[in-house]
Amino acid sequence: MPKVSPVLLDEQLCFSIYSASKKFNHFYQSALAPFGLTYPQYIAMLVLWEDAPLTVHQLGDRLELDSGTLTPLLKRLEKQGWVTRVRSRTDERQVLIHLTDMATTKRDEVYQRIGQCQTLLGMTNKEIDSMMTELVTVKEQLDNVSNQRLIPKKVDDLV
Amino acid sequence: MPKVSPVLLDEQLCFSIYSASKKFNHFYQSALAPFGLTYPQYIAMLVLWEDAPLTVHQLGDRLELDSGTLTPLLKRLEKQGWVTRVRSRTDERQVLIHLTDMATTKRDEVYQRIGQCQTLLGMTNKEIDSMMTELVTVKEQLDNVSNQRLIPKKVDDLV
DNA sequence: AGCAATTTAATTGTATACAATACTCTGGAA
DNA sequence: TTCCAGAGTATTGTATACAATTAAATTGCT
Repeated sequence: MPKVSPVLLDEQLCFSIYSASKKFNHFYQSALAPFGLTYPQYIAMLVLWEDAPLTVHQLGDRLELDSGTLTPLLKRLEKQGWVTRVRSRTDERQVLIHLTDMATTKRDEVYQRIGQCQTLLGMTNKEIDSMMTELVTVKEQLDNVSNQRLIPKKVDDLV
Repeated sequence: MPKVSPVLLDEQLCFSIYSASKKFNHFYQSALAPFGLTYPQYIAMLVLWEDAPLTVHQLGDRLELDSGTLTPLLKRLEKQGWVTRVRSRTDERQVLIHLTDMATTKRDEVYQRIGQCQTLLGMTNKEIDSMMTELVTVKEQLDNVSNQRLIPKKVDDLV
C-alpha cells in the first residue's frame, strides 16, 4: 500500500452537493406545502406543465428517474388530482400522463410561488448560470467515467 | 393573479444539483462496490475514520442526518463488520459508534480508491474549491430562509 | 429527594431511488 | 401466421430520508 492521503468529509465536493440537494429539497417542499407537493412530485409537474401529455418513459428521460420510482409517484399525483394515467390506445404498452383541469388551473399559482422563492435566495442570474455551467461539466465527467467503465470491480484493477 | 414567468426544469439550479447529487452517489457507490459500501454508509465511515468513537447524535450533526436514518444505516454497517454500537456507560441514553479492527485496517484502501476516483474526475483543486465556496453560499441562504420562516404555509402570505 | 423538562435513540409511517425481475404488447423475421 | 427479441410499465426488494412519536435516561429546579 503506497502512502495515501486522508479523505476529509468537509473537503468532498460530493458531500457539498449531497447536502445542498437535501436543503433545496426541503426548501421547495416547504414552499409547496400549501399545494401538497413533494419535491420530486413538483419537478414531475414542471415537466408535465411544459409538455403534457407524456409517457412514463419520456417523463423519466427528463427527470432521470425510472418506472420503479415514477409509477408510485404518479399514482400519488393521480390520487391527489394532479394527473390522470391512461393506457395509450395506439400502443398498449405505454401509459400517458395527462394534466387534470386542476393542474392546469393551479399552474400559475405554483409558478408564482416558485418565482417568489427564487427571489428569497437572492442569487443573480449570472451566479446561477455560472454554477449550472460548472455542474454540467461535473455531470458530464461523471457520465463519461461511468459509461467508460473506468470504475472496476476490484480494488487493485485501478492503478 | 399577476403575470407570471414559466418555470422551466432545465433552468432550475435545484434540479442541476439534485441530478449531480444522484450521479455522484452512483459514482461512489460503484467505486466502493468492492467494499460493499453504499454512498451514505461511506460518508458515515469517513466521519468515523476522522473521529471515532462518536455518538449517533454527533455523527448526525456531521452528516446532517437524524437517528431515523442513522439507526438502521449503522445497524447495517454493524452487521457487515465495520462498526460496533455500544451503549455509553456514563450516559445510558447515548450509543457510541466504534470502528472495528477491519474498518481500521481497510481505511487506507478506501482512501486510496477515493483518491483514484477523484483523479478520474479531472478537476483541479481550484475548480473544486471554487464550486464548494459557491455551494456554501447557496446553502447558507437556504438555511437562512428556512430558519427565518420566510416560507409561509399559505400561498398568498408571500407578496 | 422528587419531579418536570430536556436529551438521546429507536420506532413508525410515508415517500423517494434504483437494481432486478416479471409481464404485456409490438414489430419484424422466418 | 407464428415466433421472438425488444420496448414499456409495473412489481419486488433493499436502502435512504425525514417528520412524528415513543421510551428511557439525565438534568435542573425546588
